[in-house]
Amino acid sequence: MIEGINKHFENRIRLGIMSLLMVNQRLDFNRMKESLQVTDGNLASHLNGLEREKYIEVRKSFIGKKPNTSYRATSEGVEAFKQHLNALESIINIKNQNERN
Amino acid sequence: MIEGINKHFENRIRLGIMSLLMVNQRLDFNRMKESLQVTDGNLASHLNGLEREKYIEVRKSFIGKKPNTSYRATSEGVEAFKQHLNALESIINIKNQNERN
DNA sequence: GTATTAACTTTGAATATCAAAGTACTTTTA
DNA sequence: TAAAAGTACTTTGATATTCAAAGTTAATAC
Repeated sequence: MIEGINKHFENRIRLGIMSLLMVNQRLDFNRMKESLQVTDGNLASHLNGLEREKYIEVRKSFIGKKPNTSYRATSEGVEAFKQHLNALESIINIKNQNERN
Repeated sequence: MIEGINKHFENRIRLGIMSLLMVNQRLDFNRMKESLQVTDGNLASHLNGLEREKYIEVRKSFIGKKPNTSYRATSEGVEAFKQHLNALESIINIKNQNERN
């Protein structure tokens, strides 16, 4: 019933990060911070957690003269996240099935 | 993006409890324990948490001579959970949209 | 040379999570 | 009738998670 749930994606901010990285193949720190409405410290630590699991990768570069740190999901991360979403999807389907009665 | 997520449902065991109570309008302690594969202490504490939020209700009775404690989702709980699932659903949709490209 | 931007790290407190053990009460079994 | 088992917890304690706030480093803009 709940075996497919990946504990690294349970947290809403992590869920948000991964979702953003499904839609944008690459996204930078500040855009994420805006989208998710979190403090930079909090965001950084969740990004760290996902990097530790090799679900995301970091790239540091410059845009013009400004430093820019951007992130993308690894293929491992994409797979793991899809599995997680499938698990959630099947939970939702249980609900919808019930609704038809 | 992640505003609809209800923190009381983030945990996988809580997610499981609520899902079970969407499908079964009433379910007892031991069946839940089996379905979710958790220790009784752990289950009891999550049930407590959901009860504290008034998302579920408890009924104590006897089946034959055995004590039986069963649970059902309150309408408040059903509503809150549906909202949560909608939030998850929209995250999943983002992914699926992306998949078409 | 002060302020600002970017992207953190560190700190520390609060909360969450979980297994294991303990409890209370009853019933079943030998 | 004594021991074992079932039901449904509560308590304990250790560990993990989460978060905001403050501090840091290094560059750039004013």
